[in-house]
Parts: sequence; structure tokens; C-alpha cells
Amino acid sequence: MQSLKISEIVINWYKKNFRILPWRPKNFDQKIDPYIVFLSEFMLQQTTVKTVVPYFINFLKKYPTIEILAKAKLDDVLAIWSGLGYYRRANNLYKSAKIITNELNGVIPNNYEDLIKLPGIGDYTAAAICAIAFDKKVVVIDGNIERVASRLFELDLRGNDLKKKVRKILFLNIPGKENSLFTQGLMDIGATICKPKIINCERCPLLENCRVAFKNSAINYPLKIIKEKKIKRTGNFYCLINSKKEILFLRNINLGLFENMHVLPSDGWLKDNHNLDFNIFSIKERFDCGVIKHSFTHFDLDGKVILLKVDDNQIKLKDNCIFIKLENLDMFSIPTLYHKIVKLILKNI
DNA sequence: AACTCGGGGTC
DNA sequence: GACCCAGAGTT
Repeated sequence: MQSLKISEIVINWYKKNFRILPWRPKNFDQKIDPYIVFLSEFMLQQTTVKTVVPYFINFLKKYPTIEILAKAKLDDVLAIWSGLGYYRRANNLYKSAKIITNELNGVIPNNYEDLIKLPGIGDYTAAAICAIAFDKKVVVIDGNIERVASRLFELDLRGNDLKKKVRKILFLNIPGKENSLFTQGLMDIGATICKPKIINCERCPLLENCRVAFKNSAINYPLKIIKEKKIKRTGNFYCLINSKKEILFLRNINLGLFENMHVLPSDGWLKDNHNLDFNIFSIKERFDCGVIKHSFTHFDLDGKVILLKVDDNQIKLKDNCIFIKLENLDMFSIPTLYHKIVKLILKNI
């Protein structure tokens, strides 16, 4: 009797052991809504399933179709994304929804070439939507699949070289049908069995196919990429608050970090400061509230938090300035860093 | 090819 | 603390 192919093993395993996730259909016969896959893949870029789940549920409730999303306001989309991070994803998701609704008759493309043209959709996401939503025969490589493959075939490569080799090998092992299940199966094996630090070889369906199974060296795969040590940065954050307990935020027009989000005035830690002209305010009191620590991908931030109590007299604010009531903060697009700062401020009021 | 983009889970 | 996560866009 001929032994089972890798794809058959993975698909059979997946049908019995798949993770139940809010963006997955309840059974395999159910038709998949491409918008569900489209949305989940944006959220899942570089973000763990556990973190995404509550955001996905909220988002889908508010924007159940791509047309409703396309007709929403960007600020509202960013607000519901607040806390999830990598806010460029939300900006691009919104752009793509508009393009699909206004230029593509509201139909999400079912092929790699058209998908990858859309903003926020790169190689991985284009392939993932093709495979998962449309069951197309394309190779999908995410962090999970790259790790599983690097161990399965004991690949002594890293970075882009590893990805190329994985692509070549997976192309030879891709099934003729049910690639949607194969792709998600490899992901689930990576997420639940072949994990980065804890490897449960005894539960793995690919045990007999794996070159590093039960070996101490398994944990070394994929080979690590040496990373630079994180830099420290310091800055000052200013919280202007009036007697109505409204806090002054700026809508950040700078590209890059926190694009289009609401931020507090600050200086010292970015090239493009989130500047405010304090002269138009009459400041009654000033407190130093201590230091907030926040970790970014490439640096650790120590931010001095300064509370400034200001008069209520009507001032002509610039367009990008807005006083937000404390109880309304959740309605606005405010990154986690600034929620942490406000929390520190409240202890000092 | 190397940077820049968040924030939280996990160990 | 360090690593990792259903990566993409820019330089």
C-alpha cells in the first residue's frame, strides 16, 4: 500500500482537528464569503489569532459587507481598529474596500494578479485569499507554514532564501483539490502543534514525514535572523485638559506612524513632531505626571507625561485640533499609547 | 535588501 | 526580558 501524501495527511487531520474561528464556516460544505476572508486576512497580518478575534467580531458587526465598509467614514473605521496596531492596514483596508465597491462592481477579485494590485494586499494576503476563499491552487506562506516547512524538510536557510525554498517545495506538494483545507491545515499544525518554542511532535500528523521530529534541533528551525538591539527614545507628551474634562487631541496628518489617528501633542521622539502652538491657550496649572513606557517594533519609548490645565475661554482651534470628552475616547481613533497616557493623567487629577 | 510600521501573547 | 505573530509599503 502506498503511503499517504503530505497533502492528504494534512487535509485529513484538518477535517478532524481544525480550530473553530469566527471567520471560518461552521462546516466544510458551507459557502465562504470572500469578504470574511478578505477582512480577517487584513487583521491577521503580523497579529495573533487571539488578539484579532474580538476586533474581527466587532468590525464585522458594524461593517457586515464590503459596500457598507466602503461607505463608512475613515475616522470610524480607524476608531474600531484602535488598539489593534499597524494602522496602515486599516487605512489600506478602507482604500481597497472603496476600489472594490466603486470600480470592481463590489466583487472581490478571485485571482492573485488582481488581488495584489489592491492597497494593503501583498504576496501573502493575495495568495491566502485565493486559496482560502476561492480554493485556488496557489502556495501560501505565512509565519506558521514557514516554520512547519523549515522543520519538516530541515531547511538550513533563513530570510528570503528560506521563503523561496519553501515555496518550491510546497508547490511540489500542493494538492489538486481542497487547497483551502491544506493551507489552513498547515497553519493550524503550526499554531497548535509545531509551535515556536513548544513542539508537540507526539500529536503531529506529519511525524513520519518530518526530518527533525523529536530532535532537540527542531526548536532551532527556522534559523533565526539576527536582529539589532532596540533603541531607547525619550519624548514629552502634553495633555491639555479643560474644566469640562475634555482633552485636546491632534489628528495626525503625518505619513507613517499613527497615520490619520488622533494623538496627543508631543515632541522629542519623532522626526515629524505632533506639534501644538501652546501660546493660544492660557495655562492655569502644570503637573509632571511621571513617565510612560511603551514598546514599539524598533524602539522603546520613555515618555514624560505633562498635564496642562487650561482655561475654558473659547479659542479658535486649528482644523486638526479637537477637544474630546473623557467618556467619548472610545469613539475616536486613538492608539493604545495615548490611552495609557490618559490613564496616567487621570491618576493625577 | 533594509527600514518602518503596534501591540499583545507566550515563554 | 526576548521572541513571535495568517506581512506590506517605502526607500
